[in-house]
Amino acid sequence: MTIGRPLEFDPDEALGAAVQVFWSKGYQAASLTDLLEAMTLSKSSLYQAFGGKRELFEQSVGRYVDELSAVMLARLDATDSGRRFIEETFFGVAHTAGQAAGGRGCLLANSASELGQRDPGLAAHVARGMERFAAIFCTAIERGQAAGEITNGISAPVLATYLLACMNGLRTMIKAGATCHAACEVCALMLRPLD
Amino acid sequence: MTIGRPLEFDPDEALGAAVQVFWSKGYQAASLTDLLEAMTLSKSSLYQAFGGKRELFEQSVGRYVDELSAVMLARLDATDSGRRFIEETFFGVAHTAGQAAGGRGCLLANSASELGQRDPGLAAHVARGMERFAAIFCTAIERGQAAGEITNGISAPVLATYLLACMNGLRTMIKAGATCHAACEVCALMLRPLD
DNA sequence: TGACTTTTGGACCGGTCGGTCCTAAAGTGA
DNA sequence: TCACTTTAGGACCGACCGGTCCAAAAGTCA
Repeated sequence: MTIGRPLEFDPDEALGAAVQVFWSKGYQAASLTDLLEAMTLSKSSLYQAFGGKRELFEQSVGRYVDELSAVMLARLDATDSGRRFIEETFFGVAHTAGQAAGGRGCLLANSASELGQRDPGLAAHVARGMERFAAIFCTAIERGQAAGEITNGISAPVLATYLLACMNGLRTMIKAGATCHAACEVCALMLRPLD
Repeated sequence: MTIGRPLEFDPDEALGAAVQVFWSKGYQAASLTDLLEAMTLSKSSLYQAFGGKRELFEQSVGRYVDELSAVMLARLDATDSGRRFIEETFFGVAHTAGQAAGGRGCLLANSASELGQRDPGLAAHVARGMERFAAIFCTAIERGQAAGEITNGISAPVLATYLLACMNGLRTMIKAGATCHAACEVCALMLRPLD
C-alpha cells in the first residue's frame, strides 16, 4: 500500500490537533477552518483521511478517551495506593479552577452535554467512554478496598459511578467559575463516601 | 405609552418559548428560525423586543433561573423538612434519567458548559445564577440543621456548594445515558454528607 | 378623519458553514 | 522515462447563518 503519492501529514498528529480544537471550542463552535488550520492539512485531505467533521469528531472523542485513560492507568499503576490515586485525581482537577485548562473541562463530558441527546450514535460512544473512566476508578477502588483504605461497605462499581458523576460535577462547577478553594472544599466532601 | 400599533405577541410568553428552545438545543444549535417559529413572531419583532440572539439568550437564562428558583422556593416553603426538600430534589432529578426531560439537563449548567469560558459576560451571568440555586440549597440546609436533620459539622454554604456541584454531576451523568437505577444509587451517596 | 407612533412581514445583505470536485503535483514501480 | 496511484490545493457549491432595512399595516389620540 505504499503506491502513490505519500501523505504529507501524520494522521495521528493531525487527529491530536483536532482533539485540541474540539476540546477547546466544542463541536459546533469548531469550524472546518479552525480544524484545518490546527491540523495543517487541506480540506480534501481531511475528507479523504477522516470522512468529515462529524466523523472526525467521533474519532477525536475516541482518541481523547484512549489517551486520557492511558495516562490515568499509568498513573494508577505508578501509585501504590488506590485511594491516593483517587484523591490526587480529584484535587488535581480542583486545582485547575481559575486556570485556562479548567475552562475546557473534559471533552467527554462536554460532548455529553452538547450532543448527548441529539446524536444517538455519538451518545453511545460517549457512554462507552464514560464506562472506561468508571472502570479505572473501579480498579483503584478495588485496590483501595483490598488495602483497607476504602470502605468495603459500598460495591466498587457503584462507588466508581458515583466518583465519575462527582468528577463531572466538579468540572461543571469549575467551568461555571468556582474558585480553587471552593473546588477543594467540594472535593473533600465528594471523597467522603470512600471512608 | 399606549401610542402606536400594539404588540401582537406577549413578550413574556415569547421569552418562555425561547427558553424552551435554548434549553432543548443549546445556544449555538438554536437557529433564529427555530426561535422565531417557537416564539411565533417575526424577525423584526424579535430584534425590536429582545435585541438579537445573544441578548435573547441572556434574557432566557435569566428567565430560566427566575422561574426555576421560584418553583424551588415554593416547594421549599411547602416542605416542612429542609432535608426532605433536598432529597426530593435530588431523587426527582434522578428519576428523569432515561426520559426526554432528563436529556435536556439544566439550562444553566448547559450554558456554563457550552459558553462558560468563551463569553465572559455570560459567564458572570451563569455564575450568579448558580449562586442563586446554591442559596436555595443553603436555606434548606440551615433549616435542616436547625431541625437536627442535617449535620452541623459542615457549614451550610459549603454544603450548599457541594450539593450544587453534585446536582450538576448527576445531570451530566444522566445526559451521558445513565439509568434511573444508577442515578438513584449515586444520589444516595451524594446525600451522605448531610448526615 | 387624519396625523402620528409603533409593529409587522419579508426582501435583502454579506459572510460562513460543511461538503464536493477537478486538476496539478508528487510520489511509486517497471 | 513513463504509466499509474494517490495526495494536495483550492475553486466552487447550495444552504443557512445572524442581522438590517423598509414599506405596509394597525393601532391611538385629537
